[in-house]
Amino acid sequence: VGGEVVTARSAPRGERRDRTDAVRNRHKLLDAARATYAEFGADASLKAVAARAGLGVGTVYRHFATPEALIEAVLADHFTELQNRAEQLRREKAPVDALGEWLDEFVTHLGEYRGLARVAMPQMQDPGSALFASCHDMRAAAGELLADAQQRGSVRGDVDFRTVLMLANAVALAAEHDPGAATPALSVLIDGLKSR
Amino acid sequence: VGGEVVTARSAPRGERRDRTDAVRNRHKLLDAARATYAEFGADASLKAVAARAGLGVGTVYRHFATPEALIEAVLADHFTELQNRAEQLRREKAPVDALGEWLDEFVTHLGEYRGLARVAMPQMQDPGSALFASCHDMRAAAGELLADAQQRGSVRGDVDFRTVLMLANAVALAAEHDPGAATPALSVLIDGLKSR
DNA sequence: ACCTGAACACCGTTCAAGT
DNA sequence: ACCTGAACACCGTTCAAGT
Repeated sequence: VGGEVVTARSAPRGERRDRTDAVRNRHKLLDAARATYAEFGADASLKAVAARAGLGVGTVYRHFATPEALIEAVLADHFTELQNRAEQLRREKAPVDALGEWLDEFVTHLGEYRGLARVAMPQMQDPGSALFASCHDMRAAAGELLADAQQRGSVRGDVDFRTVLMLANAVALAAEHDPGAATPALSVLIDGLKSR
Repeated sequence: VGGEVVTARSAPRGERRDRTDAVRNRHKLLDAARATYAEFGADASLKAVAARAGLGVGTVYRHFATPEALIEAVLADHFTELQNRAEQLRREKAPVDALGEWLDEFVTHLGEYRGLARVAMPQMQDPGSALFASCHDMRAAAGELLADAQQRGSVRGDVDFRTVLMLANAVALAAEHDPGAATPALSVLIDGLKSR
């Protein structure tokens, strides 16, 4: 990263222009991605995103080497927001209620674009993926909600957050084909977490 | 169907040969499909199935107009077996245990081929699909396990079988990326179903 | 240094020609 | 009547040429 700074400092006009263009294009691409996902679903082609952004396909591939990388970049904002929500809910509500409410919002976020839950799931479960790394802080923050509830004895101690998140992810995916199913499914999930 | 019988009866040698060849090919294709799914996953192309069967692509499309139709045909046997298992478990076990055991087996069946749960899910949830119709009897038989448990008061009365099956489907899908997660997830699911 | 888009390799599907 | 496979339309990705 240090090298880049030096390059920018000592660069001639044209090169500098390129760098700010590149930054601008990155934003253009993210906006275009959101619009394209909204219209065609999260499995839209990078070609479609390029067309929407008014840029060449090559430019998309330069900034986001794979469709997954673009998904990850778009989801980063959502993960930050969900992390904040977890911290906020921890202050405001009793642990079990906070966890239940957070899971509900998590499912809602994964439902923003058609196909998003489907596309995100494999990466969400793969510790080696960029997306997995990208949601680390969110996972940690929400994981504390579970830990709190378990310490209080209101949630059974033999489940880990990985399982909980995976089930929520699965509910989001099922809700994609049947939106009305999310609420009853989450109700069963949260009841299953509670101690007896 | 009556017309077909007449055709077969009054048909010349060549035509009859064609009909028995067609039946033979259908079986060849189903065998090839199972082998191809086992090797490449349930989202294998019809081209790959044709190659494995030693038949032209067109023949596959003649027998199974879409990839979904082929999946449906392959799953039909599984659905029959799962229906029988539901009836058997109903005789042998207490309602909640029977339901739990059946869900476990359902998840196992959907895990037979990589990608099977993913491919089957949308159709499983679409009442208009051929696959949905094809698993009607299975759904009815397993639905009685739930009804029994609810009548006994051991399972909460406010969930319908659609939600239960959807969750099991979701667990199967999640298990695809993380096989070890199926058991703890099912444990949470079944606990969530129980009355308190 | 960055961007473009034609070119490439590949996919699923169709349908004219053959048996 | 059924089967074949070349032909078609389309996809995601790369990379030589341009600015």
